[in-house]
Amino acid sequence: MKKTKTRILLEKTLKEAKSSYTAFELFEIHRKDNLTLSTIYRTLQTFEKEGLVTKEVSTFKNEAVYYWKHEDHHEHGHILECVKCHKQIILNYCPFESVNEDIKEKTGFSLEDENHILYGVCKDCQ
Amino acid sequence: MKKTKTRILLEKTLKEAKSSYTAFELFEIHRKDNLTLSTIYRTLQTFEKEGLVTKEVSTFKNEAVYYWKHEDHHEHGHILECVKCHKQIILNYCPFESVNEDIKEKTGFSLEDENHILYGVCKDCQ
DNA sequence: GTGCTTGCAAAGAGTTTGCACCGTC
DNA sequence: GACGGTGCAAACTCTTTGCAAGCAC
Repeated sequence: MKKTKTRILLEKTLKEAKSSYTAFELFEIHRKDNLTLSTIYRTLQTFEKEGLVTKEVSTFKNEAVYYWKHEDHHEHGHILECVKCHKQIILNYCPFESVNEDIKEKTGFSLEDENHILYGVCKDCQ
Repeated sequence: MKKTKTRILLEKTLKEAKSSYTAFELFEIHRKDNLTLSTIYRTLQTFEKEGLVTKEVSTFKNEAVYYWKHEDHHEHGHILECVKCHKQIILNYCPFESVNEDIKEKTGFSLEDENHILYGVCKDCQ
């Protein structure tokens, strides 16, 4: 994979992110760098294919959000989204192990380790 | 809420569904009944506001799916979606109780009982 | 009859694509 | 220099909206 300006910038932003971003948010963050929205989408797709980022679609925002997969601490990262303020936070561990076994036993369905947005109410909105 | 043709038909279809439907799928199912897509969207919104249906957005299909909330058996229904064949099945119970407590303790975030699509691989695709 | 519901067409948001040009390796 | 990445504009998909006509209560 070639090291281009767009890829270097987006990789840095996503790696340092505490939360997930939409394509448009990345566009705004990098407005000064003159990135194009379509290139951002294409870069995110490339990252996704390479297994570097995870894409999820929020039910409430109705658009895709992207976040970097850090090999070290949250390899099974999940997103928590507050249904009131729509703030998203990345969960650093996988709480699903027990759920996974339970579902597998009852339905034959085995859960993936990613691609789950969990909706709820954050501590600031309660 | 007035009993109109669209509402009666969609309620019946959703109540009898074994899986969730997109607005367009409902449109096709009722092609013979001459329902309009925009009316279907409006009806689904109304049902959602009344707490009768749940709307979720699939990360893979990138569109909204809707399913009826049955008070009796699956009041905390969730959807399982196969990442290979994209078939969706409705889970009749909530596997999240333990996860919920765990997350609340660690992040202060309390999960909702609905609006979760869980992605994995169904037994036919394994 | 009143007010909510519908149908149609148009607009809107998010995302993808075609093509010529440009940069990386 | 070759090949893949980019910019721009246009197209595409899903969803929402405005407005006039229709239907339930």
